[in-house]
Amino acid sequence: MRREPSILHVDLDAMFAAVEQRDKVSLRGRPVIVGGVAGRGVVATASYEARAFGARSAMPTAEARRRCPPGTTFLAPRFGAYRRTSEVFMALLAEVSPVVEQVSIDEAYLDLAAGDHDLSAAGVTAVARRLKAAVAEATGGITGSVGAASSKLLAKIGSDLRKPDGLLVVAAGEERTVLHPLPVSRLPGVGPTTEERLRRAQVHTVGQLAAVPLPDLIEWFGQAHGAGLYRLARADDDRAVVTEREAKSVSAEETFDVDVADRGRLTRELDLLAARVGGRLRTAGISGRTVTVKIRHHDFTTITRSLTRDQPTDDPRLLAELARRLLADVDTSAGIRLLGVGMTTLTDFAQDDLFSSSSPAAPDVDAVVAEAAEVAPEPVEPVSAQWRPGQDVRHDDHGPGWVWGSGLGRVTVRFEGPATPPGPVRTFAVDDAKLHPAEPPDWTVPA
DNA sequence: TCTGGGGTCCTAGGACCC
DNA sequence: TCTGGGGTCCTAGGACCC
Repeated sequence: MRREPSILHVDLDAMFAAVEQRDKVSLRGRPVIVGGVAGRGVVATASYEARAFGARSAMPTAEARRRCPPGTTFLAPRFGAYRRTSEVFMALLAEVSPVVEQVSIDEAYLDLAAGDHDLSAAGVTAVARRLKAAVAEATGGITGSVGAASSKLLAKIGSDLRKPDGLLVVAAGEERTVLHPLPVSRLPGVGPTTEERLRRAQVHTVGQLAAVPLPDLIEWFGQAHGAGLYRLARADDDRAVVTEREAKSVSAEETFDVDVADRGRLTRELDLLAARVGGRLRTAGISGRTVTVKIRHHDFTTITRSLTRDQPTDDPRLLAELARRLLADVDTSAGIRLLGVGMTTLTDFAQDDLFSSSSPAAPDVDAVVAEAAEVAPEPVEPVSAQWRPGQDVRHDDHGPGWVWGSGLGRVTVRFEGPATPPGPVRTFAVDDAKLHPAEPPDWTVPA
């Protein structure tokens, strides 16, 4: 924790609704809901006028319609407009400090210690006031709330406590005075589940949380979350303001208006989702190794199925093929409400390079596949095959597949057959671009 | 008309390796 | 042929955030 309140948290107030009210005079001063307006939509942002009637973010739009009076305006989001406003906002922040951490489209941390600023409480207050005025001016009247403190935790809580259009500077040394009276739900990381578990232990405020022994918290919440709560309750937070973070996953999903059971339709949706993910991977210049399919059933139970390749890809067609295979193992006959495709284990080089001319000569993959199918004790159909050069293949290699010989690389073949459970991977070692069969394959897949 | 879409981080078990 | 511990990777699920 620092000795000065040099971390700022800035958050635009009900940004989506505020942009709509800015752009349409007739909406000003009136309840506005922005979010999904179709059957299964939820509220993204409720204007403060709508919040007065109980509308909240993440609430089903249907529920918000019930709560809000006639005359409430329900709008689908205009992300382009929000993005433009966000860019103006972020540009202003960059003028205040070179170290800006954008958290979302409407929220950021600033490290004032990285700029040339008076870091006294009075000095930081002056900076924050000027910033708020500049934001309102540059965005056409969108207001923001600012918290300043010696840590991210208190800066964030400070802006929360004073919104909308507020400012709170927490002087160094005052952190726990501000923090301890608050309900535990104000802490980042305390959602409904954690709040309920704490309530059962008669822990309601952050001050009460600070009195719980560390071993208890770890027992209740696990090592990471438990230790995290222990520290946050003490205002012990030294997280740095970081400007860049690498993406860890890219995904796309869709909730259908009505549950979908039709396999043809699902396959087409899957292809579209894969195309979106692949397109975004390519735009970002990254590839991934792990493909995940997400399915939400009619009762909201959600499952994922994933597979990890040895080589990364950003190819939408391959992505779609792998996703189809994963979906094939899921029973969707009762209809599903959501379908999603994701890519993780991301790397920032293109997979094509791995197969370039510097690699050993590729074997005749078709011949390898044919030979493997030949020795199978039952009719099988190769689904895919991949040549992977430079793999260190050894005789004692074992695992879900098997390997023959040793050599320059492997050909991995995926088969499907009547007696073979779908998807087993068979690996063939290749020496001098030739298959080296050593012993008959065992087609039994371990239970 | 119950519950979006994009993410992050964590846990736990099993396989595998040394 | 009996026993083992640590580390990594993979898979699946869950809590949480904006």
